[in-house]
Amino acid sequence: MISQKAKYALRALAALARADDRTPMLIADIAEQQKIPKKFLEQILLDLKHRGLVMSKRGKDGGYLLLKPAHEITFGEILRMIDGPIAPLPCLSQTAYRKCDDCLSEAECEIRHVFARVADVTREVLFSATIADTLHDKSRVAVMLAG
Amino acid sequence: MISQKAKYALRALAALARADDRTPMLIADIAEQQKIPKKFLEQILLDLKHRGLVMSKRGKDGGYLLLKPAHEITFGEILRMIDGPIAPLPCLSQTAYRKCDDCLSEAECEIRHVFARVADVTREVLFSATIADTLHDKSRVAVMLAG
DNA sequence: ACATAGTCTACCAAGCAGATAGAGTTTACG
DNA sequence: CGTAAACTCTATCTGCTTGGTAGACTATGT
Repeated sequence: MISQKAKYALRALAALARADDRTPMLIADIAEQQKIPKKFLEQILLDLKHRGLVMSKRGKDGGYLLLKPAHEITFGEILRMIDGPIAPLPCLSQTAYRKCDDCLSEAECEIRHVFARVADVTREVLFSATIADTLHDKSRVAVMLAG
Repeated sequence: MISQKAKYALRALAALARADDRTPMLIADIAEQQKIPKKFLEQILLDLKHRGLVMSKRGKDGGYLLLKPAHEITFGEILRMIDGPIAPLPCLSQTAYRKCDDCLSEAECEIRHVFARVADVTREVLFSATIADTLHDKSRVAVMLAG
């Protein structure tokens, strides 16, 4: 299961992507639209800002804006930021590799091979899906109905 | 990341699968072989017993035995037992479905589609991998070298 | 100056992970 | 029998993470 926080982050980015990309969107508006506790969302957006995904403007007419186009923000990178490694074992993480304490040798590890495949397939999905994929729900439905 | 407990469970089952399937294997031996804290392993094996995966014998010459052939025990079922649902969102779980509290409607949920694909591909891997796949490490290496 | 809106740091309650402790029960065997 | 070997069960513990809340602070527009 992914954390609630990661879910909030993805949905907040989706909200920003759906909005006009010139006029900033208020934290309060995102929070209300997405049913996210406002104070919690503040922290999340601040974090995303520090990592360079969004920018903010203070004071009147302030708010948040996406800094990159939605199709360049992958689910994988957001999950990695918020929840940490994608891999199911520390010894399979690309970004935070760590030897398993109790594992004698990686070559002989009984379970490593299977989880390596899990890591591969989930990375494949998560890094090809972007925030842009969250848009156009209605048109997507229309396409499905048409198809 | 999967829990330490799930890792222990899988490795304990691997140890049992590798052993003679007539003479029971001691908790203490599994623990030592796999570097698992013995008292913790006791709980894990007891749990696996209650769920019908292994059987035990008490007293002298006691120990644990696999109750099903190794190729019929999937990684998926073990992970589900120990760590809970495979799906990354409660609303995508097959065995413990729960509506997301904060999600207005599943049809419109911005992130559900992507995670549904994640759930699909990981289930595919986890339910086709079995404890039998953990065996014959050496022969597997040999095959790889030969191939 | 004043309202608006983001920024930052601290704090907190509940739950979970990863064990450890120890008393109890069953079995084999002499 | 009695005793040692093993599994069984329940309780407990420590530290960390999750999912928030609180509140003071700072920048901005008019």
